[in-house]
Amino acid sequence: MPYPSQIDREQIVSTARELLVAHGIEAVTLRRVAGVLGVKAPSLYRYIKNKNELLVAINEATSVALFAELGVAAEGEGSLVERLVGVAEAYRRYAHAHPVCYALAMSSNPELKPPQATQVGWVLPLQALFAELATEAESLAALRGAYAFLHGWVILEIGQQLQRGGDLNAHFAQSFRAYLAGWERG
Amino acid sequence: MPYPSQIDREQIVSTARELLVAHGIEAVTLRRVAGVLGVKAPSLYRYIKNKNELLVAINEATSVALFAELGVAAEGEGSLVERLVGVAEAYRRYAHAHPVCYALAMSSNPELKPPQATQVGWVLPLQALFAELATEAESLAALRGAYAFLHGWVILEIGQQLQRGGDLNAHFAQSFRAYLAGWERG
DNA sequence: TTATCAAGACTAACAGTGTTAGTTTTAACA
DNA sequence: TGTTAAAACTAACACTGTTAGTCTTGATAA
Repeated sequence: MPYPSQIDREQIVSTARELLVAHGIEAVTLRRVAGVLGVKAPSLYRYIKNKNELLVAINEATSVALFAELGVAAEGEGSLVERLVGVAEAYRRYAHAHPVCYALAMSSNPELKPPQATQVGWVLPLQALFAELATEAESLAALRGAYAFLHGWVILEIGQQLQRGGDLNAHFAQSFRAYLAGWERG
Repeated sequence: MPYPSQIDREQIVSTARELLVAHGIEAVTLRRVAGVLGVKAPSLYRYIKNKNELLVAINEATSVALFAELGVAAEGEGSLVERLVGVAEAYRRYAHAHPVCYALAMSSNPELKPPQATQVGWVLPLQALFAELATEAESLAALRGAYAFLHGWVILEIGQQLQRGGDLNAHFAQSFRAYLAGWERG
């Protein structure tokens, strides 16, 4: 190697994520990422194809971390309903802890989506819980509804759109339990 | 008026919305909006403060139209549950009909949020339906859960994140009815 | 009919973005 | 010590939102 590199892909991704977390998505520019690493923007192109690929890498890490926490919660103690509530609380806790990363990872821009394979290891175990709650045939519907509820809730919270007072923690738990109870009867 | 204007604010907003609908958010640039109107970009600044204000105007129209449709659905025929299901279907129908506008209006960027006053006229009647379903004390929690579910569901659909097959229409209806049933018991 | 005048358009420019082409620096190896 | 290729660089392009300053226009007053 006639010229040892000063940076690597890992550093680029983690620097970009730090800028994202600290100053928001609009602060993530290639010139700034390069500047933090003591380098000029065009040098980054030896390690990334373009900016989108960099953001996808961040989103992949976010997705992996989120699903890992859900997995831990899914294997917890207690009744079926309590474990599902635990998963929901883990989901919300993660989104609250990493709001900017979560919002970026779940952004509706399809170019920023990490490959679906990231999640697929965890959805089946989660779906199995819903199969137990309702029926095998209903499990995908029940999982999708729960996903929609959880994503919708935390994205509204992050976007400050649940501002009419009341105990958000309690409302979240009550609503999610109502959803589970509704499937239980099926 | 010593120089009759060639454009007005209304034209700017609707041209921007047409570009948004036809070619996505990245196609909405001030130079392009101006070009369609036969004018140069700086001329727009006589009618709008900046680009954000233009996007907010689009989002306000989106929000008004969405809530208007919800209002119509809320006053429909049938039992309480059927009317709530009707509201949910109207919500999803609107989002499907205007996916790009919906996604922009609900974007988590707080600078693009229209003033909350836009919605406030309709949330109370909707909350009243949930008060009837559950209890007065639970109505805000139940409304918030429904809002989270609906927003989460349609935003996942728009983002193509519900791709594992099955009948999405049926899953949506089943999940939302489960949620309502869960509150009914309370 | 002509001069005035301000509204409403324009041009030119700035600082910033992602990105590419082409050039130079670097340090391990023959 | 000279060669060589990896890894940095500079310069530039086309684009963005936005501002300052200038010119064009046409209804009105004389």
